[in-house]
Amino acid sequence: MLAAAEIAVIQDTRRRLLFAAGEVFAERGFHQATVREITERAGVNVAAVNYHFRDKAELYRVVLKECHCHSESMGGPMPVEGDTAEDRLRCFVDAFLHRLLHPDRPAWQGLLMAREMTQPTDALDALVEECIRPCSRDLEVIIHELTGGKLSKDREWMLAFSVVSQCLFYLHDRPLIERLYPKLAIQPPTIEQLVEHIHAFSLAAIRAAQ
Amino acid sequence: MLAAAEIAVIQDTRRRLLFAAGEVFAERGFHQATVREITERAGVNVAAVNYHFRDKAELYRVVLKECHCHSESMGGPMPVEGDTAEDRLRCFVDAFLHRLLHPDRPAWQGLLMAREMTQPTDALDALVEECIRPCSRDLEVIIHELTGGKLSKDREWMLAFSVVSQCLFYLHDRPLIERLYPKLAIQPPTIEQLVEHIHAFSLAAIRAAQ
DNA sequence: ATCAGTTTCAAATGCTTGTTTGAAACAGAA
DNA sequence: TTCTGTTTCAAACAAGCATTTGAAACTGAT
Repeated sequence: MLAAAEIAVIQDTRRRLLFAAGEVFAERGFHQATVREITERAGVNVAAVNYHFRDKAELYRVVLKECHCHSESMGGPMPVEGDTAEDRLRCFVDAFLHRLLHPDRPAWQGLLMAREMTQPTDALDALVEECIRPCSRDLEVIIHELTGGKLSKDREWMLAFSVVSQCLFYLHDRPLIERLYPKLAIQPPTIEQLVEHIHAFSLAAIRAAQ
Repeated sequence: MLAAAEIAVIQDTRRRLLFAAGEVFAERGFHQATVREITERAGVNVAAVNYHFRDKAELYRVVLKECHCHSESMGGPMPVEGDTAEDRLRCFVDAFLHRLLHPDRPAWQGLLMAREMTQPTDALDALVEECIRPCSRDLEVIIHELTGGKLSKDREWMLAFSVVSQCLFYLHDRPLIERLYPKLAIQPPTIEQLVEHIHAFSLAAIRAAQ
């Protein structure tokens, strides 16, 4: 029987590998990342990758899964049954942006997601089905209510895309933002400010939709 | 003295290299792209890359430059001096979306841009200053007029971001869209439909901004 | 026909990569 | 201690890569 502390020691190199791998995969992407850089940064031997995980690909899969599980635990206030559609829209934007940009979330997790978006791997399919589609359904319901169900499905999708795209912009296009307005690189708007803006912007637009 | 046709023949392998390189770089990214695949697809010898260009990196630089120049020549109707701010906003969205999604534009050009967004190279800085910032200024002026100049610069930026982000979404997050709504992968909305939607959505939101 | 310059090519070179290996270090049990 | 299973490690391996090379093919001019 092993004490928790001893298990932690035993699995120390495994944990260090996972953390280092997250950083390096995010910085360089899967193919440009080398197991040598990962193991050096983790302070372990190269062979540790093949011992604790089967190979580089398996290491990546585990990193991505950890990333996803970790992001589940954060987010803004959950919507309540009795809330109005307006409030639930705000909750949605709030939760989504917190998921994407929360400072407690290691920066490399957002980068990994962005990479999956331009160079999709098999992991993206799983991510969409398990995590993104449920979120998407929530938003569809909200928009359906806000528009009184008078619009076609296609138009509802486009409204949903307009909401989501504003959030994703601050995750995916940060390099663009920082080059256009260097000031924002130093003093970025708070997540609360972004939520407030995107909620107001989208609500006005959805209300006007017909 | 050489006839134009003869020059074309002489530089044939160079042109074929550039075209094949554009495709392969976009499909695989710079590092995953191999000189061998590029030269095979172009039907020329491996050494041609080092003869016509110094190396793989120089080939990439030239491809990116060609891509940028080519995209300048297309776009929707230019705004006219006397147009209202509303019309100029539509022109902006139209021109921007055409630039990003025009079917005549080889698909790999959009992909290359998306790649620059998640893995910026030096080329991105040049691109922002030469092409994106001027466009951005146009939009700022339009928004300034639409809001009567009553908002802070920061709020004007956020409104501009909300407009631009909706356009970029269809360029950057296509893998997401196609997985969420497979129907849209087969029968995507026309650019005109997107312009109509984004213009209406944004205009209503900007008008409501205060 | 000969020549000089340009362009192509097959083969080889040297480097980096992911992965394997076999020995060594370590831990707990008998 | 001795034994057994686990974990680490330095070194080596095999494959893939960009790049080089030197000869061959081709071009237009002399």
